[in-house]
Amino acid sequence: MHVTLPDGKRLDLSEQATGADAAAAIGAGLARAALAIKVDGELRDLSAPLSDGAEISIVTGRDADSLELVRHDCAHVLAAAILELYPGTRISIGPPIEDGFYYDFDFPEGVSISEHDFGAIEAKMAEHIRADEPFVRDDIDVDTALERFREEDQPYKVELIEDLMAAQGVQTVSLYTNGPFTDLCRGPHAPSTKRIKAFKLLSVAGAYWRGDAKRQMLTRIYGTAFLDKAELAAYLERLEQARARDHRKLGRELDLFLFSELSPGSPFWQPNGMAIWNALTELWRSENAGRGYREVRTPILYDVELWKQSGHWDKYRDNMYFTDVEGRQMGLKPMNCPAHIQLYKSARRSYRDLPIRYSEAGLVHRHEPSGTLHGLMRVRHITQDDAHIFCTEEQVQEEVAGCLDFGFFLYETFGFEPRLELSTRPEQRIGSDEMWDRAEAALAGALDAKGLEYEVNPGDGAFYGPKIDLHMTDSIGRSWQLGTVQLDYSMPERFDIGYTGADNADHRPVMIHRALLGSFERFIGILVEHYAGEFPLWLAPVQAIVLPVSDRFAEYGSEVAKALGTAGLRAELDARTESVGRKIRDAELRKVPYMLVVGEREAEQRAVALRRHGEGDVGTLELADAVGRLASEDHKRQ
RNA sequence: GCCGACGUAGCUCAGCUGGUAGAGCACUUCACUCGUAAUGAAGGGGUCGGGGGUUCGAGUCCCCCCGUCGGCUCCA
Repeated sequence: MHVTLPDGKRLDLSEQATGADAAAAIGAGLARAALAIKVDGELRDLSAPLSDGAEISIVTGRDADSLELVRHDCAHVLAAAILELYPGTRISIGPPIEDGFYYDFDFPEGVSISEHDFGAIEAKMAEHIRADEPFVRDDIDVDTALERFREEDQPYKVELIEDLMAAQGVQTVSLYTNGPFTDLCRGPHAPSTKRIKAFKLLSVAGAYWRGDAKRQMLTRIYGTAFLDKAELAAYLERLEQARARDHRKLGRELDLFLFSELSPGSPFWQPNGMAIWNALTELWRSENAGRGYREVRTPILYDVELWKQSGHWDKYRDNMYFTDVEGRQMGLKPMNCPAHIQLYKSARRSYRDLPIRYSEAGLVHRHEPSGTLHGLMRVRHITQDDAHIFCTEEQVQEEVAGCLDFGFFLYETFGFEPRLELSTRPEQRIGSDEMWDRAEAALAGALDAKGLEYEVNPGDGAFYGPKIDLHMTDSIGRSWQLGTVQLDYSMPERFDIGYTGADNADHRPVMIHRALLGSFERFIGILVEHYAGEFPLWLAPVQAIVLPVSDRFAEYGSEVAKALGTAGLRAELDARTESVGRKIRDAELRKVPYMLVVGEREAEQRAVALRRHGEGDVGTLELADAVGRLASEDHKRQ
């Protein structure tokens, strides 16, 4: 038979030839480096027999697929080690993932694993890797497989096979054996364990069987593997650097905010953090005004009747805070929309009034479960950059497009490239299919008109309408939702709001819920990590610091600081009795964008010696020029 | 909420098998008056997250609670 290689060349092989034979036929070096083979685009074991006429390519460490392969191998080696060290453990699944792999185990009663055990587990894994144990595939019929796993008391494997049979009518399954360990597995795998050149266990965590909170909690062990040691070292180094820009760490170091046990999930903003907050608010406020939004402010505490009418009581009660006020039950708002509806209702509205756009830096409270709190990224005290647009059905697409424009303007200011998701009608929803057709088409239309790429999440929309979400990733690769644009046909109905149309008849407006930054808390968290605390001038808590060379020049220094302040800059004077070296070091550590050193020469010439954070000495400028330069940079938000 | 780990001075951390707490930085005082990343010396500072228990004796062992961290579930 023959196969075709990636360069189009034809390779003749004997009947029954395998991937390994093909690799050997091409070259001995390739045969040694081969990990797997791609047959007509599908990844297979090297030991798999080839079919006549197939297009093949040999997968080596140079291919992108190879990492996934060895990580999957490594997951099997981990399971082998665990079963030896902790007999009686039940195994579930162990896939490769982005940057590594995991395996979920159900340990015997009384056994619990922690990172302290990793040393012993890794040592056992290393034994198996050193032993160069081949991965051997065995295709068997499901009954034999079921019998085997029942005998071995591996109920999770039994369940997996039963599901495969039920869902896909599977008759045979494949098993892979490496050393003493056999696992139900689709494959493929590298030829042997020795191909894992570098690996490390990273963390241990709980994970529900099949991601279902009602089912057994398993112990998940995360690890990673690479094809050489240097890559592993580089990866660990990246993790280390990511930790250094964690907003929780920088928040403490730069005195931006703090958290207290006295109010879990609620940040206390230090003056430095508040400066960032205010700079951001200024941008947000002026842009809102320029785009036809009118800012409002509404209460945070409401009679529960409001939440019953809005539907939050039914759907969201468990996540709300309630209190009694003189015998009346009141609830803190988890969303601003019912409040904005009260504003809308304050007058009879005409089609000529629409769209009405209300914006509010609205403070909402949500009782997020304790285990989900995460610095500024997941808080209970949330300040949304909220807005609600009341418009006619015909205006929807244009308004959504306006929101997206606004959003992208904001994100571009920071050099962000958010990931977009369009979530469509869920199973449980209100409104007619025609309404959903129009709503989804309006959102998709707005996205397409802008030529934006987005992912569709079928069934993930809110019960009252579809939505577009904007996601960003934090320093350790976790994805967070920031902005959202949601169409809502339900609230207007629940609150029975209307407008008089040109036909003098009553019509129902559509509501668009829109948050672009998402929340000030989360957005600032993302900003801190994005800039690693080295904020552009316009966001920096302290924009410039004046450093007199000695006490003798403190007076001129104070004059310089005052000039900066007058120009609208956040400036400080470091009047401590310290060496210049010390003052510079401290300012550098605080990541202050500009340092203005003043001594005898500067005082005489009414000048400053300018230094840029992270770059060093810029040179001497006349005071007025220096102030002008900084003010202009601040103004341009560079 | 669930699983696991962790919680010692403002911060980062040390404290072996139980014998009434220690370092660096920060802070205060004094001296130095300094030219682009740490001047030196002295000093103050801790209910060892909270509560209960075991023990002659608990930061250290056990139990409960709170918080934080890593995940999982959730995130209108």
